[in-house]
Amino acid sequence: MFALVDCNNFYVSCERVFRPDLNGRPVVVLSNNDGCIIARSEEAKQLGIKMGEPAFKIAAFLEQNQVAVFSSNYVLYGDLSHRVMQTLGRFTPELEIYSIDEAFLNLTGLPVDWAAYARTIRETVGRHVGIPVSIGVAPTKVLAKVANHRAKKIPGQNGVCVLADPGAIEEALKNFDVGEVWGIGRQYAKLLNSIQVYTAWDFLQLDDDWVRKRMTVMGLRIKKELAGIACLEMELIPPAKKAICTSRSFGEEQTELEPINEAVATYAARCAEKLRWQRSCAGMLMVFLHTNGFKPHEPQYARNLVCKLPVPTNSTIELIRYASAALRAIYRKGYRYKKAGVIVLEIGPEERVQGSLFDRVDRAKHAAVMREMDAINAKYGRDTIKVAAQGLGGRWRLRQERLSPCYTTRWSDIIKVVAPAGGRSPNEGDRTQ
DNA sequence: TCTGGGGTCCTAGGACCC
DNA sequence: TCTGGGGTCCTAGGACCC
Repeated sequence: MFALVDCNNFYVSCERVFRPDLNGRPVVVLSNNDGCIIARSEEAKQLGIKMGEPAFKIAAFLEQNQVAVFSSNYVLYGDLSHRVMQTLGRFTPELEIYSIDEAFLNLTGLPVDWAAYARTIRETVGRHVGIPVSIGVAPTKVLAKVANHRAKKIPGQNGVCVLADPGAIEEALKNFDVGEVWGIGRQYAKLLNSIQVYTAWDFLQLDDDWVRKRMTVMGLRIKKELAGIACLEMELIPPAKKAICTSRSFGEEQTELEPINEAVATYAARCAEKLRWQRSCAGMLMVFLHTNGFKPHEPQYARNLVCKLPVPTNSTIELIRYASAALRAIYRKGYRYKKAGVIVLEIGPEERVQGSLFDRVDRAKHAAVMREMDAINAKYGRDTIKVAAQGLGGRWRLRQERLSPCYTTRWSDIIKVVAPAGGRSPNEGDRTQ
């Protein structure tokens, strides 16, 4: 049996942990650069605010309805996610962290009442971290996703739904839109609707060969999973990434090479850090740069350049050098640039790097410097020490006008508990924030 | 004025090898 | 009449996930 635990409206719930005054109010969180709506509270959904809606288009509406609006605070979300996962780990020997707000738990062999167990998990996460979660339990991962969906959508479930016996599964699938099934996206939903397949149950009645032919083996796997045959296993150790990308839109459009070079150097530095976290080196690097596609009346330009590195590396210094050279090769004066990014590819384990007879880089020295840089930055905060090319802060940086404090990760942002005038200690009275 | 940022897997087709 | 049989690697494109 698999349980899928999913945090409700995760980013919004994170913003509410230290702001209980936001409970019951519409709240939204914006994407990077305060661009689009990427998380909504139930109240915001009730108001009809859509996922992915550009914030500037509905700014007046948000104001009129007194919606609380936040910039993305990934430091906060990452830390709270970590705490949720730690708590979940106590309830299973096998935990798969699927995304920042979702995890699968293998409940096989736990001799318990699934629903009661799920309720306990839910209460514990709520008490320890303050994040509300929904839990679906079923014999396969895809069915656990279905159960989770029902736990959220159907009133009276109390955030928990167990699909164990065939009757309950059939009833659930007959009432489940095929397009909502995990792994069936917009295109496949359109294809399926065109042959009168509307529910997950309809999909289950299709011929295996047809599914295999039109939806590849992935489609067939989903079908088997819906039929209760587990094809997807727990992934306990996250596989090393095959490509790592760091890209951002600029806070303001950029025309000059130098600020863009600072941005690209910073993205290369992030890629290098990510490579070192997973103990990998990259053999190839790509830089891309483009203008704002939402302004078709302005001159458009988009280019990328891939360069093969002589020896695979994860050194910030080396990656910045190549990224910067690639940028200089593709940059043209006379355009207003909106976004740039660095992607590293051909990733392999750092202990198995193929050297070169003609390599002039002192790799041991680079590794030693990176080790010290990482240690210092881990202790004192990101970019406490960095490469000069990254610059000292420019207008290309993200726009984040409504950023909440880093309540759990920065000393200066920790909430202060002030005893009320009567001198009572907070423990004695109401919940004091 | 203003529109996110990451990833994965599969298939078909072409070029090449013996 | 009739034209083999087995591979690999690479790329582009399309689908999906959060």
